[in-house]
Amino acid sequence: MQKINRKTQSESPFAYDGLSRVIHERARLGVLTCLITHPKGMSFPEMKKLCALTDGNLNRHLQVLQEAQLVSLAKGPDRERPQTFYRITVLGRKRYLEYLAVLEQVILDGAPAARTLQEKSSEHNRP
Amino acid sequence: MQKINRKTQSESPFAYDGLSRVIHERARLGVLTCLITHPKGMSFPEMKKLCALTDGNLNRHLQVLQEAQLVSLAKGPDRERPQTFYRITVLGRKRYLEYLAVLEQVILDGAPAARTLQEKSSEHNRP
DNA sequence: AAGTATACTTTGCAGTACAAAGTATTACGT
DNA sequence: ACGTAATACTTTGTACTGCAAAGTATACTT
Repeated sequence: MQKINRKTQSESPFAYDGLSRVIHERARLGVLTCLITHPKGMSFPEMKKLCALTDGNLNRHLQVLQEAQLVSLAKGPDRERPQTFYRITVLGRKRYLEYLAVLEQVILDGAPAARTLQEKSSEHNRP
Repeated sequence: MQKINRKTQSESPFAYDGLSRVIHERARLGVLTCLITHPKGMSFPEMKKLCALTDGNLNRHLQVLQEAQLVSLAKGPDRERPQTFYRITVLGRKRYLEYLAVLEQVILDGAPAARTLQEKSSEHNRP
């Protein structure tokens, strides 16, 4: 009853359960990456354009991200427009970083093998 | 009527629509990465363990990957066991590489900003 | 002041991941 | 040799979730 916990990493190196579903979803990954690169926040229509999402779609994903505390909305007609500004939270940045670390691991695992185009090894059984 | 096509990259840098849904799904990403690193193929139970998936779950994802021509099954009780061997196809490797390229782009986009922990910039409107 | 545009929200559907239960084939014990 | 157990998949049902069409509300124009 010792090593049940972290068997994921040791016994299942391809489980990648660090790929949080909330973040991993394609649209939300785009949204978060967008927000990470714009730490001052971003308006709804702007994100909609940069992420190529429909209104409802973007709204839904922002909801999910808010519920997960990864994004906060700063309702503020600060200067001119009554637009809502969305920003990534501190927690959001933390989670995003953790997620990226796993992504990098995927690439580390996959890229070397993928680039080696040895298509001919047919039916070897494992050593 | 010229630039409708590739507006994704130019106007929507965070769309990442190169993240093929077939591959992007967490479990399948694990499966494919697993198969990429084992070009000689792999048995069902072995993958099940390495990817930490249940029977039905793994089966379902392998189905999807087969239908997308990314994985082929080499039914072969070659030596000892009547196990099925699964292998990534040439197309699979190609698609996987394309996918990885987009993943790398995500990291290139996100990582620099994510690592810069400047949490204090509050309410700047964009310049 | 009425109409139009913009900025979101809500709703309904369709697709999909997931695991529990089912089936078939093989190994094992007596 | 025959029954039992185990292994290797498959099928099925459910619950979730992404998605966009339609809806609502606020501001801006004329």
